[in-house]
Amino acid sequence: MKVLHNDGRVEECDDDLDVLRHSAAHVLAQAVTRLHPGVKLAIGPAIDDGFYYDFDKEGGFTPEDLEEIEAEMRRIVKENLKVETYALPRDEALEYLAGLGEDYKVELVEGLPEDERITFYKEGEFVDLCAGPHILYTKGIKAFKLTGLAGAYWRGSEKNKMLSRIYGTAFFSKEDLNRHIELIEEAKKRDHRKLGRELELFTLMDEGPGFPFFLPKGMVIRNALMDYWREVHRREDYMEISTPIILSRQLWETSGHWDHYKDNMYTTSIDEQDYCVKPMNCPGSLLIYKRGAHSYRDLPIRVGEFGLVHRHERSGTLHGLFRVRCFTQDDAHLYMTEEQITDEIRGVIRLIDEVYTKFGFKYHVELSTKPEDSMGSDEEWEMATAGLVKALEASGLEYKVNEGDGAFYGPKIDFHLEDVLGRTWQCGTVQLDFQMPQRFDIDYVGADGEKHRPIMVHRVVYGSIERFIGILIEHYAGRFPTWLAPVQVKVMSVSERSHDHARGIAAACKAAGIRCELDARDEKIGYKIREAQLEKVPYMLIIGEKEVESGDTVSVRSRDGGDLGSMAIGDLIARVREEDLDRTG
RNA sequence: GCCACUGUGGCUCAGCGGUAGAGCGGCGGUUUCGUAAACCGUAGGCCGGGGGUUCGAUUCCCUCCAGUGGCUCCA
Repeated sequence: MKVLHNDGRVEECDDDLDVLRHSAAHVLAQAVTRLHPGVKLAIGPAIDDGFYYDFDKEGGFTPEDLEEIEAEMRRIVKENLKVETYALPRDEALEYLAGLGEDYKVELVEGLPEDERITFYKEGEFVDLCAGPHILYTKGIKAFKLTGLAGAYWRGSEKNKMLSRIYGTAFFSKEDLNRHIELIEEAKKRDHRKLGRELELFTLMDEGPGFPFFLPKGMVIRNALMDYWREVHRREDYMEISTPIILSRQLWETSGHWDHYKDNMYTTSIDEQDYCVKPMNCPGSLLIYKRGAHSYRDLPIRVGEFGLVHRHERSGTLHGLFRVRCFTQDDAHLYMTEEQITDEIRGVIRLIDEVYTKFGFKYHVELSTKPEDSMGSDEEWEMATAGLVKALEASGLEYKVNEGDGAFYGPKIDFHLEDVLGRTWQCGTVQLDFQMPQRFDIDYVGADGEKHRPIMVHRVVYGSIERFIGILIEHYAGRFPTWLAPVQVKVMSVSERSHDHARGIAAACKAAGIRCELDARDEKIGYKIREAQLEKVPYMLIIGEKEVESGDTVSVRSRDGGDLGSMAIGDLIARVREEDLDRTG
């Protein structure tokens, strides 16, 4: 493809979707300007899977507007306008934009450094402040589609006016565009909210927005995850505790949550005293630490807890199991000496990696630093952040820095997993905290016989069991491996004559510890198979007259591999048990 | 919370000024069948809640609630 740089230079270069999409954004803005004179333009960049443009339009756009705009865009493409570029001196640029009433563009120019070249791109009657580069002719935008309408704050701040954002996407070919559309359709089928309902894993009700209900089948997955968790954490010398959900407001004042986290906390009163529903588990853990004296010989102490926390999240942010108002953290708090910091954090990073790898997840890591609303001195934050960086580097992990996104009591390493649409969600996190130990005045007795302040690490692996299950549903598209599958084996009889034998087989599976269901309805076997297949049961046992005669063989169909033929019931049981206990399938 | 859109039986959806319909599922029969849907019958809905306009509202308007896509915010 050829691109036009803002100095007028034309360059031949590899196909670049960002340039194409950015040009598509200009065409979008041009179409909007033609159809809706007086609309003010904000910004219109290319993004990961397309582009958008923000407009300030009284009353916003309607879906019908979108169709008209898309049609107008096609016209502009067809007109095959030549794209040109030029620069203007700062004051002329400002005067020009002010003359057009483009207030947002004026603000953008005012924000540019004094010595910056201020460049414009022009196609036909349309001119936009832009650094480029762009394609040379509008005809280059062959395959595009407007995909959505949304509100977006000017400059991303909710203090500013809300603008109307139009999303779209563009590709070099129709085929690529169609593939992209199909991919999104495919992704929708894996949506954990849809599968959660269809597979009867969990439900959300009007009576508790953001407070998920887990159904029996969802609980099986939850329990399997917790069993696995307990197994690896026992191995890593973690203890387990459980702390109350409601604790006095005073405690939250001590911890700093009342000052820094109040807006997210539910409160209640008991016997005229103020209480809070816990949004985090750390204060409870600290109270337990404080119960007794600790020696340096005991450190590090690793204390885990499946803690149900409640946080008030704004209504518009709720999203299936990914963003809820109550969730269970697979939390743990590690108390240690300064010298132990690196090793302890490395151990946690290793553990998180082990668990994510078990599920076949790709993840990326971010280091979140001191937020605006925080407690503790800059020096402490620097020390803590340096401690995390050291552990990250010792672990050889790539990470990006997420400025200002730390917890109010300390910096953190965040582990992000992707959902089916490529949106990423924070799951695991490791936080280094110098504050809580001071606030709760906890100590240990050192080798010198003196009291010392331990360092505290907060960490989660799954993050939130709810969110993790949501990610798992999408990751497996509901086809859970045997060890997580709510129903591992479904026994189905071919006809009336095999009902009784099927009952016996199901009982044998159940006795062997397999999660098994029996389908002995008077239905055709094809119908039962279809249903079991839709329920995504890993193993289906077909029991007909052949099996009745042989007595100890079953006809096995696997969810993913189809008809596996005949097998001794003992072998089938052994196979399923092995996949379950070893968590290999 | 903000912007836009949506809300009809368990699920997926049609109807859009004259007090509701389909398919699947459920239930009752018939069928007894070998690897993704047998047939017949039947029940089930204050059309998200409240208010208004109208002779009359599922349909139009307002408002609240919930959901969806974003923004902001976060496990």
